[in-house]
Amino acid sequence: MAGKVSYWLLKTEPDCFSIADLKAQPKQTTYWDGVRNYQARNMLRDDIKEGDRVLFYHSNAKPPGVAGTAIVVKAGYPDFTAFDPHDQHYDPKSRADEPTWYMVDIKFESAFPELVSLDDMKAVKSLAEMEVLRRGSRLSVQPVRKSEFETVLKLAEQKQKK
DNA sequence: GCCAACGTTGGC
DNA sequence: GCCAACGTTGGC
Repeated sequence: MAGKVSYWLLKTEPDCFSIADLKAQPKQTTYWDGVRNYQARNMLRDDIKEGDRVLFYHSNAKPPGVAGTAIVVKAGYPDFTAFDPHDQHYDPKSRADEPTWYMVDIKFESAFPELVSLDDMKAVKSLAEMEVLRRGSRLSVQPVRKSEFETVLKLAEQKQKK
């Protein structure tokens, strides 16, 4: 049964993990680990489903913006990196029998020929409500409206033509 | 590198 | 349970 597709924005620092890195993964798939924020955790655990679409956002980049898209291939499951004392994202409070943190698996879908920058998005009125455009927005997992997702794809196409 | 915004921590 | 201090995020 195919449920309703939802749309999300996932932030990553490209110096750490970029759209090119995702594309280079075995099966072009990775687990989205290291989210240590409860609001984001709730979405990873409860709301993000297989088949959902993802805007892949490069933060702390020059310039920041959406670099491509991905598809969720596995819904929320415990983030096992929290259990590993040697892992950068280790959290002793999260136990295997009662995990605090969750993650999903995503698969590469597309890399935009040209980044749809934050400035590009700010210039579009119909994107004004997007969480990522909010001043001080720090959530690394954000819900996106279908219309917003499609508008960003359209912007990517338009940039390609220019 | 600066700093505003925000989440978390910990003393009380 | 308040709130000041602190750490982190992320655009600029």
